[in-house]
Amino acid sequence: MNQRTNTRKAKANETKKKIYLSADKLFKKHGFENVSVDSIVEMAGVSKGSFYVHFDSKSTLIAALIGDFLEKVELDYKRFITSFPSDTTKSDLIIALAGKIADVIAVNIGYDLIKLIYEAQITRTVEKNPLLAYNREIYPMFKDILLQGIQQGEFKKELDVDVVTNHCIMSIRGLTYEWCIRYPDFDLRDQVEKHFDILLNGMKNTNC
Amino acid sequence: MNQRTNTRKAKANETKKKIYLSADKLFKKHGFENVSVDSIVEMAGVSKGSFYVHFDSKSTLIAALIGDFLEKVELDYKRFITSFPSDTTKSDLIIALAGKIADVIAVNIGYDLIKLIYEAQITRTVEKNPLLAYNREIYPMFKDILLQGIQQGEFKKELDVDVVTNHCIMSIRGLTYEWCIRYPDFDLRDQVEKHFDILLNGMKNTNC
DNA sequence: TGCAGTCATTGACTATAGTCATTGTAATTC
DNA sequence: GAATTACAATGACTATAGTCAATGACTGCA
Repeated sequence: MNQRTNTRKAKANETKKKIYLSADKLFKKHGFENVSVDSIVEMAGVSKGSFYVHFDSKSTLIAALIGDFLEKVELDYKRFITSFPSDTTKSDLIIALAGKIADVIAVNIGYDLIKLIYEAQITRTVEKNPLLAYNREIYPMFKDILLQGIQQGEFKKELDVDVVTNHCIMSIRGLTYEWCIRYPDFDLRDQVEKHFDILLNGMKNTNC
Repeated sequence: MNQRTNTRKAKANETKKKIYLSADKLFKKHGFENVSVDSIVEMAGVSKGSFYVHFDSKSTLIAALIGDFLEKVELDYKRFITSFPSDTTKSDLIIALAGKIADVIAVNIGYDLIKLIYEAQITRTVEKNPLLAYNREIYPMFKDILLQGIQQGEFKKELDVDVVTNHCIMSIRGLTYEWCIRYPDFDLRDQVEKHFDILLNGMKNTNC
């Protein structure tokens, strides 16, 4: 428990960091697809076995890198929402938030990274999923607006707020998947806004 | 152009068929994940190079197999729809169709296959995508019902039928992706029905 | 201080997808 | 029918992710 006790763990941590930083450098230089584990460990000056002590797989390392990246990119959605006039309808807020998220995905994060995340997510090579962590942050944003909208009578009072919040998030995720498989022939922001328009207003005629 | 002209192509075709059938047998026996290209060509009695003459990649072969499988599994959705009483609302028909599709996906096709398709789709290892072919068939089903609903005044007349049809399909695809990454903690049919309820009725209060 | 146990590290090894120069034979041209 | 061309087939080869038994340095205890 003294300094000596830490020596080994500190060295191990250093090894992990060396791998992480080398990978970061190489990925930035050549893209995720074009970097092998061998090249990473060579640059880090460690053995291949060491790599697999610190990371379960190449994907896990990539996921860690992406997770850290997302944290930096992540916008302050809360501030974005409160910047709207207080008389803005909750519907407009929902649309604005959804559109903003679509924008961050398509512009700030970008296609290559998002595709990689969605790929990793479905191939289940990752446990600590950076995407779910990312989405966890936007969940309360939607829930908050929806809850207020229900309480103020703008939205139907019989709605289960957790259910609709979930469906909002799933819509964005689903459309982002669609964007990944249709890129570049798919305007994510436009489609998200159209989808939320339907979710908000429905398709049925409302001639009471 | 005579018989002789066909000899080579016929033999080539036979080779392709041998590979295809061996793969089919092996995949059925061991699952898609646990069959190597080497084992396929060994069983087929051809060389590995030959495999890559006939199939661009392992995924392409799997996609071909899945495509053929889907064709067999594919339900007669048209018959399913016409089996409903003529006074059924179009909303109910939409919900029924969406639920039925979810059922076919979850029960008849099954998780392993669907996950494989969604994986292949996003990793872009496949061009002739079996999923899109599959979805192409359900597109006109939705469009037809939606069009009738609009004309009969059940749905809003300002709706662009192609746009909403697309969003219906994308919803199902998006929720299926969600199912893949959450399996088994996700009831696809239930979630699809809930989602379509929102799409049909909206979230806004309709006190005119 | 020396011994025993833990654990990070190693790199040769396996498994497997995909490539490519070479070969032989069917098809076409003259 | 001989010469040329096209193309299916071959299998050794490369690239690369992931494994594992062996090693040895560090820790904590007697």
